[in-house]
Amino acid sequence: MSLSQAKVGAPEIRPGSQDSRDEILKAAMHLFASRGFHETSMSEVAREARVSKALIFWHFKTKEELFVAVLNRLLEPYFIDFAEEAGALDERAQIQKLVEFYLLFVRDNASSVRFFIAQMLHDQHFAEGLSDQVLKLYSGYRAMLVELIARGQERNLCSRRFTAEAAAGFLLSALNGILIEHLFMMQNRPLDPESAVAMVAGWLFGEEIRTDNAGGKAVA
Amino acid sequence: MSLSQAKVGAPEIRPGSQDSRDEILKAAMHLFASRGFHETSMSEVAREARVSKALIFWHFKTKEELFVAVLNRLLEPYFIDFAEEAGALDERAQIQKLVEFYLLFVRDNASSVRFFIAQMLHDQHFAEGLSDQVLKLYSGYRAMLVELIARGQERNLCSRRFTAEAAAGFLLSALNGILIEHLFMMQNRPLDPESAVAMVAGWLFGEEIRTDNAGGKAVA
DNA sequence: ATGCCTGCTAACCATTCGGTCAATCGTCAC
DNA sequence: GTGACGATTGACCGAATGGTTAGCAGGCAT
Repeated sequence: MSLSQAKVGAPEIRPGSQDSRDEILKAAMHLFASRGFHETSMSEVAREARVSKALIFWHFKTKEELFVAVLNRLLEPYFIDFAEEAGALDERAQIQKLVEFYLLFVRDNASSVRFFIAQMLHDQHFAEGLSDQVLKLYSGYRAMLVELIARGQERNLCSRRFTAEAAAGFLLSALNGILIEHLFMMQNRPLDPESAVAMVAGWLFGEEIRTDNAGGKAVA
Repeated sequence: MSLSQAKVGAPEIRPGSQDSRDEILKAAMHLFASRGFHETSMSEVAREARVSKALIFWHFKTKEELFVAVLNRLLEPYFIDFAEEAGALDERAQIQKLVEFYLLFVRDNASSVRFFIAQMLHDQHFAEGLSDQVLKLYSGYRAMLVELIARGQERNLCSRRFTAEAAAGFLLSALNGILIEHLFMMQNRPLDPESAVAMVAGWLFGEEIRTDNAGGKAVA
């Protein structure tokens, strides 16, 4: 991106191999994510990275290898630990934090989330390895939810209408639904986590939420 | 192609232009939906349809035109009227029917639904026209939900914890979440609408559902 | 100096792509 | 018959693609 010279501010005295490799990755990341694999040519990547096409093939054997490298790079921010950060809270607050975390992450990484979902829906096998990584992440999040809800139910903090597994499954579905709705509507509405968390709380904890009288701020 | 004569089983007395056009569309439908636009070449379509490549360009001016024709064809089954079919039922039963309808449709048209979602996530603009059609369909369904819930709330059949709009939005998100989970897990689980409908009912109508004692059939 | 290895490039290659075109075949009208 | 016309084809085209190769600049050890 950034027309004209990108790094005029950061004087690149010595070329360095890692440097060029990184710029290739950045360019490829941008192009693959915004256009897709087949719609992006190596020449375009070379042009955007301001290197020769041959250099790309010197760093990465094939286009697929570059693609996989890009995928791994895009996946990095997904691996922050969403545990630990809320130890002293009770289950209810922890669940709300977890839900809020999910929504905030989606909001802040919308473009890469969109890219991954589109890619996984498109290429069923999809380099296989990546799909596994994503799935592992997903089921990890689910497991945390299940356990929190189960503990919450033991302490009578959560509704017991469903098993913890069923409740977590439904909750996760709702989150995913909010996610894709956000991906489609993107420019229209900004996805505010507050109302979604309120919905979830109302459902899971059986709370009463007034939306039709004074106090304003309807939950829509 | 096709060794020996191709259609010995179905006697094709006169070739007919509509016939070849249809086979081209069928072949393109299959290839576009399973591989995608850029990954499908006109030669492949020609081979699968057992016609010459030039004939495709006689029927359709460009590859894009063929693609749009395929999209419209794939979209046809989406336009059955999901109104009318449940007139005498009360709001609660109608909502359940509507939810069930959504889930059954998704289950039976999973591959084309997957294709549309992937396509719309991938090509932001996406031929513009199609996106509009899909959006109209979607908001039509949403409007029906909102009105049903509102009427249900008036008659005290539905929980009033949320506004009808908020409830419908959240419900729709849950359905969409179930949808994409189904698209990803596809081969693993078969998406049974029963349990999903039960979850929705529990949430929307405030029902108690026993899952942890006698009566069997856990809702998971 | 002389190799030598890393980083890098211009030019090239084979293949495939979307698309065109002149020519054919079959059928109906006259 | 013969022309007209819709349907159909093989052969072809320029552009673009993923990938290769020969070679060059320059630091660094001998």
